[in-house]
Amino acid sequence: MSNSPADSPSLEDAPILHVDLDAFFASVEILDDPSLRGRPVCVGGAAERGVIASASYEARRHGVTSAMPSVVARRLCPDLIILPGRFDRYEEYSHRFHSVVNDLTPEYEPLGLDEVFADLRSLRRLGVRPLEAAWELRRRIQGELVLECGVGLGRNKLFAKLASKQSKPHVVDHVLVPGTGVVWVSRGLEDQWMAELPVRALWGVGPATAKKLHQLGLRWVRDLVKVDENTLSRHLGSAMAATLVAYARGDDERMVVTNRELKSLGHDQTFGVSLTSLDEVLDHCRHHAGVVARALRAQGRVARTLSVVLRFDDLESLSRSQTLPFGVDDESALTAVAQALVRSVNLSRPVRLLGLYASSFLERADNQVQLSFDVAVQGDDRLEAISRSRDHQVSSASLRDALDDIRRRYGENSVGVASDLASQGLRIERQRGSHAFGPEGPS
DNA sequence: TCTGGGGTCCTAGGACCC
DNA sequence: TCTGGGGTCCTAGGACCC
Repeated sequence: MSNSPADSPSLEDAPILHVDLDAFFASVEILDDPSLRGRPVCVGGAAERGVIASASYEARRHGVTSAMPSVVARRLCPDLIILPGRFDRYEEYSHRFHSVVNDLTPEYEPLGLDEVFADLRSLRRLGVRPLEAAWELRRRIQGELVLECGVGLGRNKLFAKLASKQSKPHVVDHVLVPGTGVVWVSRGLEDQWMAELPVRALWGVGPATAKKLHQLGLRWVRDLVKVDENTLSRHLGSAMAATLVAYARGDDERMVVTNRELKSLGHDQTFGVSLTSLDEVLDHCRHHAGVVARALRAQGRVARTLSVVLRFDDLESLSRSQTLPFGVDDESALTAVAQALVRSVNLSRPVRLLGLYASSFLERADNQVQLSFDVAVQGDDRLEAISRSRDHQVSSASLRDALDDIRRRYGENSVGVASDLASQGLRIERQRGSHAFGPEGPS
């Protein structure tokens, strides 16, 4: 490992850069309220079921880490300040962060709000070397955002990410060890460095996979180099096995993808007190539907697939989903489908979490075509309907079909209910629109 | 110590079509 | 009449990332 100018890597040696902002949410809170500086600050849920999303280094000195239950964090650090989180504010900072990276190169890929991969090969004609770019980026983030960060350089995403982690400050025996800022793993040291990492350090190895690997006697990355991929495949599946063996050898073909398409969006909530009645759950469906519908419209998308997730007090989860023949983005349609899906579940246990997710997106414009087609095959009366109404009304007719489908799949339990809900949703629509039809249609 | 909320990807089985 | 195999879509669950 090196970051001395003497062996400054070329773009061929280190084409990929990874930047990671230090303790991002907590650092933004401290910037906005300097009286917090030097104190153990976290962002996360303060309530009984909360977890820590981001911890300042002062909090980390006490052993507090992100993803830790807040109850545990407070036990480790009784003076801990847990702030609720202001995600709009973090997004502002994130945009500024991205715009600084964009000044370096437009070939970058964000991961969450506080990390970015960049492909530096576009800098070739400018004669910029990777270490120069890394230090300059870091200097600008410190100067313009007043945030600290770690930068890693490598020949692929795998090494760049491992290197940036290495570059950051860390806590040893409650003492903060400063980071080096920028790290590059030189070619000659790659193998040795990888060999000494625990399997858990690899991208894609979480608690469950680490446990399986340990049971197979595989604790270190060097163990994975020697393993038979077919054997591994039987325990982890073929994709995971192939990926891990490649990573262990330092091979990572993942590209820096600049314009990733959003594939799903949703909203979930863990309740401070679990819900025990169906009515409560149905009420929250309406709320979730509003949140998701607004997010869809903000994205200019409509979703064909809606999924409901329930988690019970025993932490068991269950999901139900339905794909419609057309896309939806309005609260009433989302509510009707979400409620029908919830009704299809046997709610014998208290509900700890409710989630609603939308996927299988269509562009709004494509959806119009789909709806017209839908109408065209249904007969003349429907055709007349569309000539007099907005496309929403068309989807209402098809929505009833979709709710009927849920009823068919899950039994009579959701029968009458589903259509009631559909009409409820449509009635709301009728108040809003000037010439939308009622649930019975234009007959 | 007992687990949030935003997402991504993979697997496996069933239905359906050719 | 009973059958194969490939491709695609849908559903449900699991694991992972930040």
